[in-house]
Amino acid sequence: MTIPFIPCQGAPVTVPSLASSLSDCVSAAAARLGMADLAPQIRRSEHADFQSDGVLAAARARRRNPREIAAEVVARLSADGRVAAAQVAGPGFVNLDLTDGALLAQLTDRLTDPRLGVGTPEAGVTTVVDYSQPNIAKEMHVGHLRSTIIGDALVRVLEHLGGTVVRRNHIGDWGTQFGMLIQHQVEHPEPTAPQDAGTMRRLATLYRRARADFDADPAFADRARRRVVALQAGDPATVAAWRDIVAESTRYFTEVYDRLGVRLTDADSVGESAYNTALPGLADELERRRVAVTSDGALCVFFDDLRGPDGEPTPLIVRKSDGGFGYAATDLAALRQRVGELHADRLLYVVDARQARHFRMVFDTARRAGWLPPTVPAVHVAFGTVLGPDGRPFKTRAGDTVRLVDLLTEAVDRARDVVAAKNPELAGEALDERARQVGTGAVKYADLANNRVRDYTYDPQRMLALTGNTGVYLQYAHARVRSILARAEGVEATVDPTVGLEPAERALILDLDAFADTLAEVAAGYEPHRLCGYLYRLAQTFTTFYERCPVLRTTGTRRGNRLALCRLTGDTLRTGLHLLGIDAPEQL
RNA sequence: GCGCCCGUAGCUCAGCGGAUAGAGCAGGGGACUUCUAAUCCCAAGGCCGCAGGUUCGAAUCCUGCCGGGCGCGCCA
Repeated sequence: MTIPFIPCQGAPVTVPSLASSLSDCVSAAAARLGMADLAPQIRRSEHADFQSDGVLAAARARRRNPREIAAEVVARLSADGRVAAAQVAGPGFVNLDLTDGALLAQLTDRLTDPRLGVGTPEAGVTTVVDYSQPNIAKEMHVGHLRSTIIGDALVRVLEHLGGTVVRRNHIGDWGTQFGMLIQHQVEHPEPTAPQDAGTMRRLATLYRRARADFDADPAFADRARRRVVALQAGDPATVAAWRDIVAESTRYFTEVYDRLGVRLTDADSVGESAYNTALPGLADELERRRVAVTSDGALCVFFDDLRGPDGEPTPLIVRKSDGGFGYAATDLAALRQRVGELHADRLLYVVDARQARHFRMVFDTARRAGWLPPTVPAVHVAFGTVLGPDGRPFKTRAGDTVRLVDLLTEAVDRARDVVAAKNPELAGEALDERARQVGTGAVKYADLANNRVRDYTYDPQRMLALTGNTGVYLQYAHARVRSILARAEGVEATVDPTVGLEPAERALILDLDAFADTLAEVAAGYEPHRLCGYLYRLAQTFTTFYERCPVLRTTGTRRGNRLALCRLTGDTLRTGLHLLGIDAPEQL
């Protein structure tokens, strides 16, 4: 068989993993024993290729000796030729070894499928993912970085699994702060800083000065409040000024997304202001359905188990006592629209963990109002705070939040130094591009690699050390594979299923085979760090293979098999990195 | 006060019902005429916060403590 040239016919092929095939085998054997309820629980093992742990639980339910049952299961495993050995071990594990031929066949199957055998379990499912959520006229900071990167990775994985994904960037483009911004701009028309697209300097300066005047000058604060009224009333000049500010910010956000390699565009931005006209009706409906009640002049939704320090119930405030609407109202309006008009089957909100209570209240309210059917899950995909090296929330020395662009610039600059040192012939634009790929990859990987709900310690030293468990390690492993494949040009990567495998080759195939299952886990728990862990393990397994199994210096069918291994490793690493939003250059 | 999250190697973190708890970094010892050494190999490093409970089996599930973070009416 010749590997990369077999055309794909019809629907994408799904290659069941060896683990799931074994699970079916054990289930079938158990069924023959009249134990259809036995859950095989196949997992990798140090003592064999795989182990099945399900017999122990089944034995408990029957009050029988687990080793006896395990022996019966082993005796009834159908001999499909793929299982080389099945043995009872320990208290009642079933150890399973596969033949080299079975592993090589699996390698072939994944390699001949352009999707590497990954199925499309998300087909027909529409997910709305809400992420990034920057605020107009404000800098993006590290908190936005987390939301943006995690959200982008989840979007990519869900789409890769065949799902329909609607990205929603719920931008903060409405609120009382626009009164002071516009009013300040009107009173000080001279530009405070150049309005170049690459920076937020003008708006940031405007924001700072407007805020200072607002706090220090009651007369200005009063004019700013009147400006808010004018904005809400639709005064043309004020609305035009607002639009300009929004547009200036949006250009900046788009530039940041481009630098990050995040696929968020203008079309994905639906700001809070988009729901303005829906809010009064929404409030009325909540009131009519008796979901919300008036308390101290505000329209509130209460919850039995949510109380404040004084023991009084804590409300979700849908409409403030002054008649205005806050973000609870816009979140509800957005949710209703996503289910009702976008027909979402699932809602994800990639937002800071501190908002947990807010989302509980919003989801609960929406359920009560009938806007969120029981069949549609709404999930707060929470993430922890970004901490500095001191264990406190990450701030600059001056105590300001760290600008996202500064962080990226630092990462890319340091990556450029390292790339240039290792690869002196690289220069100019090529070097800049490589530095961007490595630097942003390092930032993203460092963020995605740990469990998202934990607070996350941002440590540029570690992240940009470019060694160890980092994005660069994965990029490097990928580049080494590509290097071999490039040198092997003209040599066919053919799989000969009759050639015996060395331990490092077996380990590599077993790891490669777990890719699709890993993606399913990522999607099931919205946990990109599982993909990072998988890819890192794969890269380590590959480097062990790389050290022990010469590819190009081997000849004959063994070389073909190893080239096939390299190809599938390279494709898996590249695909996995892409799903994390990280580039996989051919060379470093 | 109540609620949510987190306590695993010196540091940063995986593992979340299965056999002897794993990585990376730091520190110790080795390996470059080599398909990219941005790498690999070896050794060392643990009352998995504490105490009970459930289970054939607990870092993992339950309860209670201790320690840390966050949240709790008109900001988002």
